[in-house]
Amino acid sequence: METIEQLNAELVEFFNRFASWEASVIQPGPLTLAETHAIEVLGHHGRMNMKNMAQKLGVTTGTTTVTVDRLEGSGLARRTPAENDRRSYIIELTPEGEDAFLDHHRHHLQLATEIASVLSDEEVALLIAILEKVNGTI
Amino acid sequence: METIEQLNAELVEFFNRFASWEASVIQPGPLTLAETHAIEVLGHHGRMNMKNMAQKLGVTTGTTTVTVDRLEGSGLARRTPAENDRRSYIIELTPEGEDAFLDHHRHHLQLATEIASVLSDEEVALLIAILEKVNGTI
DNA sequence: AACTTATAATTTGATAACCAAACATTAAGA
DNA sequence: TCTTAATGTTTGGTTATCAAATTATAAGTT
Repeated sequence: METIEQLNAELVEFFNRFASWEASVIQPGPLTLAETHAIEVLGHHGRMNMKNMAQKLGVTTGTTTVTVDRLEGSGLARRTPAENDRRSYIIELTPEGEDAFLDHHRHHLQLATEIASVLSDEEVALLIAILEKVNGTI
Repeated sequence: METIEQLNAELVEFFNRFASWEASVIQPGPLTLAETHAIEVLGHHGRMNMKNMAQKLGVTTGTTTVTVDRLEGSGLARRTPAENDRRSYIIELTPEGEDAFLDHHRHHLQLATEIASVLSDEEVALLIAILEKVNGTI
């Protein structure tokens, strides 16, 4: 039972630290957190329609509409009509949006590198394996 | 380098899953995410002034003022004047606030239990040790 | 003591982020 | 054809947030 408490404490702390790391990375740039998340989703998974995007972002389609409006307004993403379904749009990053994604991704890799640097190679491998399992269940 | 990419991918996925887990836990209840975070901070670290609370929450004191106003309004927290500094207030949970904290904490322990259940005892111990190290650096 | 600077918290004014529900359009099924 | 379902947008409202201004008190300096 004490172990569970400890595990929870470390998980929560990690989550909070990760969140404020991301906030601090985003701060100096022109993008908001929601815009950055949207770019991350598009950069990671590629072009998709609004519904899938909303699901990946964990928000409603209404919210996603607004976010994509902003990205389109600043030239980072574009809507194109879906071929097979005339109700639907495919959202994708523009070249500028790809640049923004890669830029943010570099920060992520930097963080991952920093984390890996305090662990042994075995620990890194174990952490990846454990997270894989954990991500499969929660 | 591929390892770093993998580590990053798993970390980001874990973060996102954890975030939507928390959102889904909070959804049915009367508390917002910001209120819940404030209750978590007070429940975990005990009574503290506005400035420290703001720091722990990673927001400005102005934002914290609003959050504490809400909690006070719903009877979950209270301000008492600090003894040594008349500019300052000490914020603490009321008994009802403690109940709310314990209720949320139970959900957290449930999640931690679920996570531990797909890992061996050694893996759990390793995960805790690794997270400790990681939390010390980021 | 008087003055200045720093600090704790609040308030103000603004924007961003979000949801639920209503709406318009198109797709799919009966 | 008619009905139901699905996709995305819009509307109306709340919450979360910040930066900057404000108030009150504390601490440091002359």
